[in-house]
Order: sequence, then structure tokens, then C-alpha cells
Amino acid sequence: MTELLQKNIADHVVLSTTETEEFCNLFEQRFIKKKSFLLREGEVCKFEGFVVKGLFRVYHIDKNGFEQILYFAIENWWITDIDSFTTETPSQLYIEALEDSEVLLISKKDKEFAYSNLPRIEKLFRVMTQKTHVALQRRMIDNLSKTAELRYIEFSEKYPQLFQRLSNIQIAAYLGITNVFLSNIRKKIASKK
Amino acid sequence: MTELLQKNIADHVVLSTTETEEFCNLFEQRFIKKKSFLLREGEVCKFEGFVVKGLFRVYHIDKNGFEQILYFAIENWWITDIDSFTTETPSQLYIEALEDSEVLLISKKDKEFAYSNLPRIEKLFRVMTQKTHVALQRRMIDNLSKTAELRYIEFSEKYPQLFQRLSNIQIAAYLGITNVFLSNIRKKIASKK
DNA sequence: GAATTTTATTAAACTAGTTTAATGTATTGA
DNA sequence: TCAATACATTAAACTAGTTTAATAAAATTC
Repeated sequence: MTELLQKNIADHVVLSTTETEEFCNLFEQRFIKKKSFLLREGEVCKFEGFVVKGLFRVYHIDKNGFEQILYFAIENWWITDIDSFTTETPSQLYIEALEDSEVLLISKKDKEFAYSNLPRIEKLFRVMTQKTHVALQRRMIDNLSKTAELRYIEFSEKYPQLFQRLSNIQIAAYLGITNVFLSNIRKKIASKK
Repeated sequence: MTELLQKNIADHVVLSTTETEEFCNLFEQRFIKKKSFLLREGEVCKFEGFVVKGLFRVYHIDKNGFEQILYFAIENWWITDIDSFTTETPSQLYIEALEDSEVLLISKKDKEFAYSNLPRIEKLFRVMTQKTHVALQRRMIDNLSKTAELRYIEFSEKYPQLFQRLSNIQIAAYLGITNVFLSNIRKKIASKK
């Protein structure tokens, strides 16, 4: 049940078999149906999750009702609202399954337990947070410096697997443009070939 | 010399006096003149820094020669290229002093030493990275959902101290707009009052 | 399998932000 | 202290991206 999680951990830090097992035992398996929510705005995020199967989107709805997608998570990715989870304040985000999905969840209490009793777990999450942060910095620069057309092309090349599972509406919300404009971009690209 | 650093650490984690001292002793004091660089594109970032005095900007130059500012750092803020520092690969960023500045630097080797010998330092950097990441997530959402005018106003309200030390060119590069357009925004705001 | 909802496309008018270039004013530096 | 450089503003033509609305196709649901 936790094979994929174990492999994911091993990609970040070196843990003994016992440590890995003890940590993985803290997770609870959950099945989430397409269009169901793991988290809604206003709720405190009480978990950190690892996607075993399926696809999620983490997004915000602004005061004009537009959705901005912070990130997607497919198999082998982690999901949480790190802000709400760490500060125990109401979330401003939604986490929604875009496909029938399976996740492994760890509670705040069990994660604290791990931090105290399994010292290398602290390193695991430091390293993971660093990597996520680096990725977001790159995306920030891209959003500041590149046109939507280029961002679309690069997104399709960087995450081909994810790309073909997403509707254009979702991709547009991630790129920060309207789906109408994305349609224009797609037409333009198609006509070039 | 390290009073401000000690206070900053205490704001994030609980350390004993000895731990704090031992950690702070790993830092080296450096004075950086205005317009000098702590890091340039292509160099490997060999330090993590804490600003005691002055002002820095961390930015990227895209292939059209435009600068995107990732963040500013004044007194009591940390600076590094976390990507280059952790992976030991050439940086894509510049770190430049915008005022005569004083920083405390810790080398990669000494930071690794601290991680191994002062276990709570691992927590310190996990917590700090999390906070930085949350701030960047918020900025990402703002950039996707808000107009430049609103971002400008909110920036001035959120960081008034920093704001008045920056030229409009720097602010525009941070907001992701041209300084010409920023000038229009300023005119529009002024006429409203 | 018919009805409903969601998705993608197109068009046309619009707006936020860019580009280039000129001008005046502050700052900086030798 | 004077020349050079950096900064802020304005104008005008332009372009990237939005808005609204209509239509067709695809997917979902009962």
C-alpha cells in the first residue's frame, strides 16, 4: 500500500527500513471521487497528503470569482495547504480531485510525532519544501518574463503526462489566462505547423 | 555583532544559548558596497546570508535583457539562491546591493556541519523555508489575479519601509511591469486623491 | 438514450500593459 | 563643480490578453 510513498521518500533522504516503516504507518489511506474536495476555503487543513493515484488541483478563487491554480498533483506528488496546515488558520484554497483518486494522509499530530521521534523526517520535509520552493521561484520568473504562448508550450513539454489529462480550462487557469485566449494560442500554434 | 541574527533565530525556533552561539559563530561578517554583487549569474552560490544592514535585490535577466526581481532583502531578511546553493549548480540569479550593506554569511560546509551537530538548525531552516514558500505562493496568486495598480498599492502598504527606499524602476521590475506603465499608474492614483 | 451540463472554438469590441522616443530633473562621480 | 549617468514623466502607436456572446461538439447524468 505504501510502496510508492516509500520510494518517494528514498528519493529525498536516506532512512533505515524501520524508520521508513514507522513513518509510513502514520499515514491513512483515502479514496477521493472525481469532483470531490480534500479541502475547501475556510477549513483548516489538517493533513499533508501523498497522491498514490489520480489527479488533484489546488486553487484559489479571487473576489471576482476567477480561479487561479497554484499547482496540480498527480501520482507521486504531495499536496497540502502548507500555510493553513502549519499555522492552523482557515485555508484560502480548494483542493479538488479531477479524477477518481487515492491518497495517503498524515495528520498534524502524527507529523509532529515524526518530527520529534524520527529526526531524519525533519530533513525530509526541509528538502522537499526547498525543492517545491525552487520550482515555484522558476514559475514566478516565467510568469513575469514569458508570454502566455511560450508558457503554454513549455508546460506541455515539461509535464506531458499531466498535460494530456487536463482540460484547456484547467491549463488556462494554471497559466493565468482565459480559456478563450488559450484557444487563440492553440489556433495560432496549429497554423504554424 | 550577531545580536540581530540571534533575535531572528529566536523568532523561528527555540534554541539554547550555547546552540545559538555555536551556530552564530559559523557566520562571517561582510560589507558590500552599493552596486556591488554578492552573486552573479553563472557562479555557484556558496553562501546563505543574513542582512544586518542595507538593501539587496535578487533578480534574473531574461533572454531579452529584462530584469525580473524575485525579492528584496533588507535588515533582518535572509538571502541566497537556494537552488544554486543546494544543488551546487551555476546560478541564474544576481544578488546586488542597492545600498551600502552588511551581511553575515554561512558557507555550505558550515551549514552542513550545523545540520549534523545542531539538530534544531534543521528545524530552523525547514520552518524558514516554509514561511518563504507561503509568501511566494501568495505573491503568485496576486500576480495571477490582481491588476498592476492593485499590486502596486498593496506592495506600498505591505512593505512601507522597503517601498520608500526603492526607485520606481526597482518597484516596476518587482511588480512585473515597465517603469513607463508604473508612471501611468502613479499619475492615475495621484489624480484620484 | 434523451436531456443537461461542460468544453472548445470563433468573432468582435475592448483594456491593460508595452514600446519607442523625447524631455527635464536628480544623482553621482572624477 | 561640471559632465555624465540614472531616473521619472509624457505622448502616441501598438500588442497581448479580456470580455461577452453565440455555436457546436463532447461528456455526463438520470
